[in-house]
Amino acid sequence: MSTRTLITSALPYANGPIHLGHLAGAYLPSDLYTRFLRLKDEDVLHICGSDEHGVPITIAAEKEGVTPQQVVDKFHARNRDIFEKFGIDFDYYGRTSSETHKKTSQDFFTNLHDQGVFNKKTEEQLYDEDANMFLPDRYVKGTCPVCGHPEAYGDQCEKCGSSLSPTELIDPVSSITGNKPITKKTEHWYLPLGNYQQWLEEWIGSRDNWKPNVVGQCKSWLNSGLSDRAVTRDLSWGVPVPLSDAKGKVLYVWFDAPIGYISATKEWAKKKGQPDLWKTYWQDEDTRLIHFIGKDNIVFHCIMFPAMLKQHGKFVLPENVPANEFLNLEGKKLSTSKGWAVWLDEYMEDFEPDLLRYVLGTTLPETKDSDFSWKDFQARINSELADILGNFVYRTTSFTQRFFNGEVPTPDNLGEKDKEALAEIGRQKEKINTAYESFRFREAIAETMNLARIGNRYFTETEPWKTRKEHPQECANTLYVCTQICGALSLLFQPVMPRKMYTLREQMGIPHTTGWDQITDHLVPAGHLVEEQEILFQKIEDEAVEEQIRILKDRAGNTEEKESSFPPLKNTATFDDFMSLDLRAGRIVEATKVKKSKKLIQILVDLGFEKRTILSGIAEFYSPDEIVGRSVCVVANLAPKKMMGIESNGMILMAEDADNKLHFVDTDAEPGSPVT
RNA sequence: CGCGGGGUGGAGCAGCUGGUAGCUCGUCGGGCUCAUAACCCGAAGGUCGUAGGUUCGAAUCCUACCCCCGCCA
Repeated sequence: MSTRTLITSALPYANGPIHLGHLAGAYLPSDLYTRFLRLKDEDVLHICGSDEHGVPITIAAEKEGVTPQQVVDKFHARNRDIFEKFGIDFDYYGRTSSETHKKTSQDFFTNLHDQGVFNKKTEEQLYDEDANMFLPDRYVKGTCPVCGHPEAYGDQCEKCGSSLSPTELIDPVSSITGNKPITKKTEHWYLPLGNYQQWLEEWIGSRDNWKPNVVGQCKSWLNSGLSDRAVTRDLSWGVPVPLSDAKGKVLYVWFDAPIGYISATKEWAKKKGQPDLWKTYWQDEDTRLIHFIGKDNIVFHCIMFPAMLKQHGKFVLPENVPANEFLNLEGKKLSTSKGWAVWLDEYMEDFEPDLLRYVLGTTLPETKDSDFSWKDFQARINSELADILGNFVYRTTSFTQRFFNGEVPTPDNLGEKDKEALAEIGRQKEKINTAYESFRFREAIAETMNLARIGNRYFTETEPWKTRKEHPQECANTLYVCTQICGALSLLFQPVMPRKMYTLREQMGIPHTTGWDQITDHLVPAGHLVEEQEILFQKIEDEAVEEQIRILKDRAGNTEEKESSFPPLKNTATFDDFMSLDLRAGRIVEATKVKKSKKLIQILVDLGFEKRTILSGIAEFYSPDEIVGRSVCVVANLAPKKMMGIESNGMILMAEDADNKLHFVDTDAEPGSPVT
């Protein structure tokens, strides 16, 4: 009863590189599942590709002074390559700017249009005359008509949460040019989702094994009622609407993007030389269609796309949509614009893919948001991969090397513990199987690692280093059993760490074509030669992860706006400590830039009773001219200090904000007045 | 009343179709020496956010409240 499975991974948007959040949300789970099914020798096709339409791409293109096509070309190639390097096993990585996709999505639109499902409506929309375009909701800002928040977006006010339409905004402004947009009439085609409400409720209600978070989200959408959604836009970049009265209009991205799964499958089939093969995967009822996505995509994959497929009539509907929640990084949410992310290409410069695959796999946000931290990364590599798994394999194989000449010993007269340990292979295999089939990958990985723990306990309990002398057969039995466990691990961990397990199988002489069914308690025959081992997992030093954290924080610090990151308070100072400082009001009478210094300004301060020279490191923020005449507070009894050859006699008090920008501490007291 | 997620031993989590609170890491004590200072055993540590309710019995169901976190992946 072999089944056929079509797996799709969310199409990454082609205006940026892939980071850990993407991986944890969709690509690692889809890949684990794909590899698991392949290991079971099932018919499985894994499809992905670039989502290349939409306004953000046109804007990015404009900013960089290139065409949208150039933007997407760059990221399409980059992301495709990095996925491959990381070992994400797509059968085909398509793109929505391809000819196939254009035709496929236009055909899809035409099909629905011919069935008369769309409503055509004329509406007033905001138009930016300078940019020469209608403004998407998100690109209009203005004052919220409900709460008066001045920074509300065209679709929603983030302050009060009201759902808005751009024309409701008071004093709307185009985010693209900053202009005040005009209103202009335009026509669009709408998909009346409300017509599918009842069917969707029944269909979703009848789904088995959907994750609670996914069902919950769908229900909340359904409860609030589905309304018409425009499927066309006034834009130049996208799939042209295939109608004579739709000049200058393109399909809205959420309409064409999921069709990208279909067009990519078509291209895969064509490349394979069987152009009709895509139909088997999309139109044969025996196919299980599984969409792997992040939670932000649930509405498209569980409501809109199924409605489209259902209406079209010829396609299978998703069997499951195991959407993940989000991954945080070091306790904070990922933000590409703030630089708070770990990009995959960056990661790959320093570490192997399998390490991240394992760590991320054990932390997948399957039921709720989860956190990735470098410290945790290190801990899991060191204490699980190296100490539990790697060390178990190593102690087994090196023992075999040393005392059995590398030959797997022949078992005989197995004892209770031996049999019990062998039985665990089958038990764990079954647990792992169930977990994978239920999309509980974290559990699958934990149970796999547990087999290595079982192996370690068994090894220690049977004490082969002792039995070697008095009871050689018992010792042989132990090593035989341990070898079987290692062999099973090399396959059970295959979906998670394909490269490492490949190496392990090489070392153990297990054929790479070995499948799930051949994972038994006698996988590695007695007499089999085990090669000289190298350590499978090196530990990661503190410095290596500290370096990563530093990189991350540095980058975030550079791009981040003032995140309320106040420095911690210093140690308590006594009253006397404080009184030992002599603070005075002063006025700047002269200021000149110190030559060759980036930061220093030489300042002559009037303290009433005298004028003195003070050097201040503020040149990055103030020019000498603009500070002359300013009132300042001065530390007047500070020991003199020479900098850049000039003696400074005190300090000007400055407040440093989160952006490291300095501000004067003002006073309107007469120069010389003590500050206490 | 915007939407969604969550509050379980020091940390990270599981359990949540109700029946004596589990896992990994960390800590402490012990064992072992084949092994990547590793592995194995044991112990300490939790009024399961708060207050009510349903029930013979609730971390698990209901109600109210408090607090965190997301809402261009």
